[in-house]
Amino acid sequence: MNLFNDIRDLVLAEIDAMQGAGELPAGLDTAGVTVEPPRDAGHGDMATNAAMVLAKPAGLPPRQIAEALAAGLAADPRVAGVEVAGPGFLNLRLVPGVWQGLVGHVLTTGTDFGRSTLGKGARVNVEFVSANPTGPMHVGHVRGAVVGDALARLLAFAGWDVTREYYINDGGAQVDVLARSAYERYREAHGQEPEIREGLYPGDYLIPVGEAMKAKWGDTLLDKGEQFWMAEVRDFATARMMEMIKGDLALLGVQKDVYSSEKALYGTGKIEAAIETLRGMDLIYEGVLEPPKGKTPEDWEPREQTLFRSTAHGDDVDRPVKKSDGAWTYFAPDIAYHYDKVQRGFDALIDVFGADHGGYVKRMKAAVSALSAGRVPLDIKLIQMVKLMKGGQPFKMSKRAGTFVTLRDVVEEVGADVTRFIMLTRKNDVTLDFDFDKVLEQSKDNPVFYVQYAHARIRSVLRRADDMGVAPGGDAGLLDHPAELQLMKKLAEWPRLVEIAARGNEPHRVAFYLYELASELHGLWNRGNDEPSLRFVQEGDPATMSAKLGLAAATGVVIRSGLAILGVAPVEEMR
RNA sequence: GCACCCGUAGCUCAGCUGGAUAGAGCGCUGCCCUCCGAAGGCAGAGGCCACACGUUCGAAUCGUGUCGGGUGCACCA
Repeated sequence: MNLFNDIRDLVLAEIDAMQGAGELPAGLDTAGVTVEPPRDAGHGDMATNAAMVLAKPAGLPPRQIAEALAAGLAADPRVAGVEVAGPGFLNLRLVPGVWQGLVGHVLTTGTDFGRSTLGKGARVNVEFVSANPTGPMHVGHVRGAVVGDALARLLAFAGWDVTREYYINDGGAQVDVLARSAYERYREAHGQEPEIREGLYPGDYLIPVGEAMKAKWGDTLLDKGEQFWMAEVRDFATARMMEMIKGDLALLGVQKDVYSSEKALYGTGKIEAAIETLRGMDLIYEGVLEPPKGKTPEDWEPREQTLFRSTAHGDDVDRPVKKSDGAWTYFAPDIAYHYDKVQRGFDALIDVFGADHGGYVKRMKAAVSALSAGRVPLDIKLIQMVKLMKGGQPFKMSKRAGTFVTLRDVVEEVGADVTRFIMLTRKNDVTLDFDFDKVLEQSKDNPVFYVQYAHARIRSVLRRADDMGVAPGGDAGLLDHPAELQLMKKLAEWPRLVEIAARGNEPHRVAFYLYELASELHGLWNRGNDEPSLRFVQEGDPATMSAKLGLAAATGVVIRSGLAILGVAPVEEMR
């Protein structure tokens, strides 16, 4: 139930009627007609631009159309008043019953209020995190994990069929390095001195892997050449790292539906098949790239390589899919992987990447565009850096200084709920300050606290009402104070907000909405100080009190619904 | 040199498919607890939406260019 869509339907019906009556020409495009909350509350409850959008194609002055529309709209029982303003806006005021009716609707629908069919069940694949399986997740991964997960929850709520996917980068040289590092820990487990040479992974987290290797292989791998154990140890260590990563993600409350392995693409002909498909489109050729302008690498020399003609799909230069020695570049399995996703029948793909991968966006989109014949859109969300702070001062994380911050460190320090909420208080393409002190601060400066506090207040008053034997859900028609109606109007925006956020793949909007909603609740709450009639608890008037509790409960429902999308648990009381 | 992202109040940031007098928090000033949690609320001051041109009834929003800041730029993932 989206009231804004309902009223838009009303406006469109009125336009139809005017066309039928010959007051407007037939065949007008009404796609641009919007109904939205006006920026200024003094302009009423909803505003539509219909008259201005139609003016030009209809060949009529906007105010004339507006006047005619206004007359028709005013006849609807939901409409309390219509006025033409400015260049041709129509400002609508709705009867209180519309808003009051919403309260009961929220209470009966529960946290499904706001659920949308916008996605029409289309299948969307959200790939996120996809860190190398060479160690625990660190803070740099947290934001991508949270944004990807919240985005998946948002799209599911808005009617998409969502698959959350993790692409395991286990096909490159870094997993060989992992195997060598683990092997040294294996030697260490046998009492030998490990040689953690430059370039190996020094982390302690590999010590238990070495122990496990000892338990599995005994001493049979000792003093053997790399070629003897590499393949097995690599698989073993990679599997252990993935277990660790899954554990880390679980700490954050992130679940994946599908894990896809890069390594599994090799030797199965999948890469070859994807490249051959492109070759069939004349998008693969042998050629020599120009050196990059401005900053030519010192060891640059012209080489003939196998190239993907990504420029045919919007990229700036063509991209190599094979190295000069004939091996695939990392891009080739990436193409095959995305081809695989297309073939699995997804209607849309979303990749959540770190901002340092900005250079791959165009080539990846080019590949998907080519391989799906333009059918499957690929949206790539680039996640900007998180700046770690403590008491207002930035601090650097560094492996050498021992201030290497892992995902686990962060979650254990501030909790998964706080971490998740804070990570969603910025657009994905803006850097985010994460201050370990501020995120735990209990003040309105801290959005997590502020929203949770609003929820706790609601629960608190409902508990108290329960003790008094009054249940929420009475006749909302008893609530006609402007301050109460204002809160209802905010609740009415929730379904609309969900659709806007889902359309743009922008989960952060949910966090901002919740802050605004909490602000309305706190505002109404405090007005009870000056005006006792606005308090939720009304001694001796159970009917009114029940109605007020209904409004409070409905607000709580929407807060919980929003928090669920963010993956944050609501609190029942502050402590 | 090229590509992508960012530039909005002193600070940190929202701002939808172009819409009316551009919003919030912090900080600053002044108010509000015999009253459901003041861990909160109300009010005030604070703006050339980086700059220029263009598109149009209308631009913070779209386009082009300039200036700042960040990131990435064959045979690493």
